[in-house]
Amino acid sequence: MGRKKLAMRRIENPTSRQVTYAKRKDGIVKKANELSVLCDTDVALIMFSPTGRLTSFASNGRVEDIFLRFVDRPDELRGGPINNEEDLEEKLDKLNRKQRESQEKMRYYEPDIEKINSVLEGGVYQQFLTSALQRIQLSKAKLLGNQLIHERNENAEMQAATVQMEDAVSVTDHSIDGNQNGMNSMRDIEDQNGTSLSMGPHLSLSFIEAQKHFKKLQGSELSTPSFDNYN
Amino acid sequence: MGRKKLAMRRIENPTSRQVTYAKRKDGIVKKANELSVLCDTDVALIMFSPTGRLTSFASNGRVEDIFLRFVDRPDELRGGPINNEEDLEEKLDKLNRKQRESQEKMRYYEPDIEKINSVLEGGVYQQFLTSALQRIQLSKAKLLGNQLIHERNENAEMQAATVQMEDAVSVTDHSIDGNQNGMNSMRDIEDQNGTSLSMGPHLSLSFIEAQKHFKKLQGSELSTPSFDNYN
DNA sequence: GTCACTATTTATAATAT
DNA sequence: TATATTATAAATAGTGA
Repeated sequence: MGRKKLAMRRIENPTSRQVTYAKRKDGIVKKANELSVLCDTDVALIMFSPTGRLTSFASNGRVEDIFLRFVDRPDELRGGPINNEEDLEEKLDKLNRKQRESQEKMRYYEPDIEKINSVLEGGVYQQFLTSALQRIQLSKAKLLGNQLIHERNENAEMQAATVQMEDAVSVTDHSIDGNQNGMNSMRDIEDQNGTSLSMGPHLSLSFIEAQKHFKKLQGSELSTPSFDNYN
Repeated sequence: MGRKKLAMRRIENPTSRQVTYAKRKDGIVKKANELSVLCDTDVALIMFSPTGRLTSFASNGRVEDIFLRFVDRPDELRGGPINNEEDLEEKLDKLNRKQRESQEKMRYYEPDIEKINSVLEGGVYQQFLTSALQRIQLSKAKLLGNQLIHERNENAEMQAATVQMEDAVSVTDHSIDGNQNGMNSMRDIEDQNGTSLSMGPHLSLSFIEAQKHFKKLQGSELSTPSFDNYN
């Protein structure tokens, strides 16, 4: 649109390029917002100007949340209760399959070393990741039904235990005063490419039953997770 | 655009909503691609349909990379050599300030526990994060000039040491055969909200000088990091 | 549900200020 | 160089097969 049809290639004139960026940036942010409002969906957008300036948009205000949702959302463990062992085993099978697929997706991911160019970037990202890891472990613990045996506190949310992510499957509960979370150590496994993989444990009945502390497993419900990738 | 002007609110009819989503999804992906091509920039887009289907786009093919770039890109440590101690101290000051700001940005981030609803999601994300952490630590080590004292190996890339992220600032080198990386343990600090913060160490001359193994510090160059946030 | 059509609205390239 | 205007291209809401 505009007086002339623009060829779909890099605009060589730096000024024009910046001007076009500015206009189209506004346009796409508007589009993203409209999409999220009209269709009531999560949308996240990250872009950098030709001069490196960052612009971001997230329908719910947090790119991080949507990125997290991007990583994977299998849904298999949501919903109603699990009735019997067959049900559970089937669900776990499905989860494990999904996990392998997702692993495939992530396995070869390697933050481009050339793009992590400052100590600060490393520090900030690490902070984010570490925090996220904690929450995830908390979530895992909750999912596996790791409730404090004694519900002495009403605000139980932040007091669930953490799950050890060691190869050896073990779970420790930490009853914690106030708002503290336990943080566990991690160890990594090397694959043939020197890429570290640290998956949660393979899910199996025996694993779950090993968790003596767990009182009940939360429910399961099927869904059809799939995705488009325009790359 | 269209026969009527659409009110900017959620489309209540589920079918219309889905149809509109489908059309606009294509539109915005096209826009994102055009923006990245015309202006030669990084663009990432994540969205979910009303039924939960994921669509993503990244100009360079990896949302992860662009997300990483989103987290922070201070640039202060890039570029040319540092000439003297004053220079360095000034740079570190700037970095530390930036780090606090970024911390502010990340501090309150808490992956919505309601949105981490499966063990799988936790596992996959954890895998991603752990891998990323490793790379970041590697990058940090490289940045701080942590080269192997004896360059016995040519493929030094994957053999840099890791940086301990403990409160007590300490650095350990791990000379490693083949492709292995050392993985260090982590410990977290609790803030008043129970949110875990695990920053890299505060940067200071004394810290840096404490790193006996480091041979030289890499350069610094100013930039004007800033960003728009449409939220 | 999915495709094509097209009347309209919207975005924007070039231009003017 | 930044902002406003306008002619034109592009996106899409409603429609029908």
